[in-house]
Amino acid sequence: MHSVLCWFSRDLRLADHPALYHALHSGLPVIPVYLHAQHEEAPWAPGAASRWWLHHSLSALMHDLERINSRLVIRQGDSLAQLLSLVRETGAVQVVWNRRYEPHLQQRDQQVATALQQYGVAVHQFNATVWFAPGTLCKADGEPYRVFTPFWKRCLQTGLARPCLPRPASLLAPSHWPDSLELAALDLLPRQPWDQGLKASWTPGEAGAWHRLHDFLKEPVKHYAQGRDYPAQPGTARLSAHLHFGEISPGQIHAACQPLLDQGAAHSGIESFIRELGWREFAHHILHHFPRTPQLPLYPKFADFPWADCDDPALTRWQQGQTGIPLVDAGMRELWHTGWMHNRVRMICASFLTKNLKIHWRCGARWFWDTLVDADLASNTLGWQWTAGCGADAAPFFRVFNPVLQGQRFDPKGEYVTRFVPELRTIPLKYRHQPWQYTAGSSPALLSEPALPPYPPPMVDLRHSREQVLRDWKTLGGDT
DNA sequence: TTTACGTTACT
DNA sequence: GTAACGTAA
Repeated sequence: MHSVLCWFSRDLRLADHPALYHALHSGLPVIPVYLHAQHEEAPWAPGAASRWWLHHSLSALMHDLERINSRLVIRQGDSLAQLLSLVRETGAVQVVWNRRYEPHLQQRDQQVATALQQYGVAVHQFNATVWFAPGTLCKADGEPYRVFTPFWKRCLQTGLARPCLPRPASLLAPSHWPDSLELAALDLLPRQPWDQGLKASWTPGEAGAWHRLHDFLKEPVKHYAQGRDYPAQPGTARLSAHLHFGEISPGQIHAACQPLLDQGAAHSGIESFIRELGWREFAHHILHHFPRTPQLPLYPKFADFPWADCDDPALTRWQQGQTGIPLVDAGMRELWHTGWMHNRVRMICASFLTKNLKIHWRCGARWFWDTLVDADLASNTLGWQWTAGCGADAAPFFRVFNPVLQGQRFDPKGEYVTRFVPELRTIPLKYRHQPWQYTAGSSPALLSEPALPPYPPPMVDLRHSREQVLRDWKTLGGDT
């Protein structure tokens, strides 16, 4: 019997899902499919934290599909081989999916589409992930934007409002369901129970995404322009992982914000918030036009910068949150325990690794890739190159964040650092972001409570390492 | 989406 | 002594 395969990947939702909507309106039975093909995603297959999220998001999707008279068929192996096999098993005449924009997956999808069409199956691909399909916005001279602000102006001019497709009330089921793996067979969950902190922090899935968004729009959005800078506060939406897995779309978020946008200046926080989604958009745009940036600097002159490699033992101390710099350690421990880090703290931790420790930004990007629940190739690459100074950044200066000043400014009560670095509780507030100033001249017994491990001294001198890297920077050539 | 330093003004 | 500001990097 004829049917349509709807291939899910990073669009794990039912509402505003163009491929599913298309399948539904074909009038044919719809077979939702998830294909697990980690080897095709290499070298950027999901890390451990991402796999945890993926498991729970798939679980939520399966549940949601069951409520509309459907199922999720799970398979593992080469995507094309699995799709062809499913086509033969089900008599499907169409395969539909929403595009992924990672360069190596776009290639794969193109090959899959071509092979399916040669086999006589119709293929339809859609955009469900970003406002503008990467590659569609260019400067007047035809070159891609490399600076965020003009790119974002162009996006705003072109328009962000999108009609959101409805959630299907029910799907037409096939007369026979093809075999499916159990979700557990994908082996996405950790074997060691290190996911307590993740469980306590997140609710993967479409419902969880909307819950987050509504909580955010109730109050924090009003103060977002400033509130987003204070990592101790719930000032951000924390939607990054939900967006990465496609549990909610930028268009849906924009539509949910429309009433606030219409109110204008009273809710200026909303514009800053939408602008942050613009950075996500920009990241996809940059990755599309510069597909080698996960590995190479956007501006080639940085290829020779004397960064240390990932075998540097200092990398381990940074990963473990044992650098002796409170704000950096708090961030790295927040990442390890919750699978997420506040964006300002990401910039500070990344600056510390690439500037003060002079370790290659790729080592940091890889660690974030393995530990973030929101690990996204486009956003992660852009963020790391931006902080390392070799990527898309309009600032005409070499930026070195000072984690002491940043702490005093954005965590003035030390709430964030003591939350994740409890050893600092006994340090007076005045020294909480620079405990080495306090310990100097005082007895070691005052350093920490007996029950807590000792807090290490700073692994580098902030001032000296800053001056050193600024000297290195000066030796780089002038243009791009 | 920054920092550090010099100048100035004021205590 | 130090806060506030302008400016270079």
